[in-house]
Amino acid sequence: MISDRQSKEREFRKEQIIKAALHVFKYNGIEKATMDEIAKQADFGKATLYYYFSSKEEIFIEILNRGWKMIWESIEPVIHDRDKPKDTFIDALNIIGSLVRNDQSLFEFLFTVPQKMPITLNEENHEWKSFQRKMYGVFQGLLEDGMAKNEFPKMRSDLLMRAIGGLFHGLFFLGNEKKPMSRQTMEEFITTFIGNYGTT
Amino acid sequence: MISDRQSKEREFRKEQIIKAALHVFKYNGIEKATMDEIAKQADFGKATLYYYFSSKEEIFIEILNRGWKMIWESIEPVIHDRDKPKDTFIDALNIIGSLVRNDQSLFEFLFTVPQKMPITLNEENHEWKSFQRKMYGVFQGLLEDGMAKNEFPKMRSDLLMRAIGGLFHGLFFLGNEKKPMSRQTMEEFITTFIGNYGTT
DNA sequence: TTAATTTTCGACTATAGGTTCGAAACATAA
DNA sequence: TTATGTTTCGAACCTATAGTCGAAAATTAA
Repeated sequence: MISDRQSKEREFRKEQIIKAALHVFKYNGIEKATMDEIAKQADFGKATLYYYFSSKEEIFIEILNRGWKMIWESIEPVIHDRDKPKDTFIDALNIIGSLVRNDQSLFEFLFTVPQKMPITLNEENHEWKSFQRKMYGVFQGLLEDGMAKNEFPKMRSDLLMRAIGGLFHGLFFLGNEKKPMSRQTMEEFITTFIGNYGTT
Repeated sequence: MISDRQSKEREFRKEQIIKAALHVFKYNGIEKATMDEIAKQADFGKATLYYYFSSKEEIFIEILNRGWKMIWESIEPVIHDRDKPKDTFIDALNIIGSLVRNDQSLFEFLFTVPQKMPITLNEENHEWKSFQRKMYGVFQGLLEDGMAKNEFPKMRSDLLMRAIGGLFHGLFFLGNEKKPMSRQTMEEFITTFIGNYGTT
């Protein structure tokens, strides 16, 4: 029988393990993110990790699922407003920006790990993949609407997307900057970049 | 005693091994790029690879060194013209573009592998790193000159660089496109993107 | 043809790191 | 306090893969 408290504690311990994994990832890099290291950091025996997760991969997938779900749920409420694509676009980016600000290492994980990983992680039909796809779809749609309304320069939206991706990544992860990216600064960059067409 | 022909053959075999490594990397992905696979592809015994290279890492470093050297030597002749930063910038990008067109898998390797690799590859003081640094330095310098002359929108050049990097990468590597990126198309994208300020 | 040199590779070693086992420690309930 | 269930972990196990060794094959030089 699993009492209510027990299952909460269980959840809590899973949480701890995930945090430890992110910590190790952040300070040692992905290739040194071994089960031994994670166990040490979480202050559990390595075998115990397998009591909570069936494999190393499952830990990573859990992180990705939770993370992308969070991203999606955060932007979902604002993206339906299609009247002013540019504003909507910037709003959504800002939301993500503040999430990133809030937990940089999590998002570095979300955005970079899948690339560095064996294909198994990417293999379609993972929950997180579908959130990621939805998000990119929305952004691309917004860009296209924006171009139609002359709010953005006209070009292939997938490429514009890529460019903005590069910019965004640079903005948040590449700074030797001490202070975190402010909302205003981000808006300025994106706007400069995207052109200042329609809206004032 | 090593005759002239012998040392040429030696060089040739090293070449074959490098080609095999790139082939394996291209079709199996970096994580499956094992010495066994490379050996099979090169049609040598694994042990023989170690007759020509002292380690797996050395093979990769050799590829990076040669590749980045080639990039640098290709753009070096045009970058000294600082009168029209924008034209120079586009010229240089075009040169790299045609190199990429010429050997896509090599450049995918050059541009993506270092990220996916344990730090040892990146560790400063590798020849290729210095070429890479020089190249980025030149590009950033051109962007700054260009901004000063109002040929580009004014923004942090490192970020603009990042954005252009994202665009470039998308242009050449992300296409589900069948036909390779043409010089003209590339110029259009970059120009649209970078703004059409000074020059007509 | 023979000796010296260079090249090749099969079979091995070494090790890192993911995963499993079985038993102990701990908690909970009767 | 005992019985039952839950959590923990030390000590293996297992596999993949980088790297080595020594001897055979091939080539070159005499």
